[in-house]
Amino acid sequence: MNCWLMKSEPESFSIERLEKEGKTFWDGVRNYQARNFMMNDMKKGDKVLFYHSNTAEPAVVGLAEVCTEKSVPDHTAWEKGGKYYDPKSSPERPIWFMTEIKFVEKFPIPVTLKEIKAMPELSGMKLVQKGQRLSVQPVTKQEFNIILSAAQH
DNA sequence: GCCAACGTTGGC
DNA sequence: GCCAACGTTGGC
Repeated sequence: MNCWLMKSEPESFSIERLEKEGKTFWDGVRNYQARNFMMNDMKKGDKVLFYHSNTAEPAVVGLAEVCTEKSVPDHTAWEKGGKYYDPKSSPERPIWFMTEIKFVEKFPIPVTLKEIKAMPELSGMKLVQKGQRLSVQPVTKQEFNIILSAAQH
């Protein structure tokens, strides 16, 4: 079982919305590295730290879980005029893939980026590496557990 | 809103 | 294949 961190701008898709809807396909990823993680490495049952980015208080705000065995083509790439349209992708030869995740829990108290940066044992997280912008990134088991316990003060 | 860091595109 | 220009991400 692997652990991941997925970023979302709360304006565009928040943990509250995931809680309400229960599940969501992680569409709109247009970065090859992030896609490859979803396509090759994410497995059903993997744990996902749900992170709010580009907001007043960036933070890990909850927990989700991968609920598809396999990634599926991201059809939003075929929607002409859509936000995620990519003319290079087609139903015959899809380029972009997505997994589905389901809501597990919303942390009563989010673990803020500030706190994460303050913890030496989390200094290896990709999230805090300078210039790291991956929206889907692997997290070690240890990092995952530290975040979880930090959320349960 | 600013801007550093990064990925992608396209001319050569 | 190089690299400048451009667009995007995301913290602040």
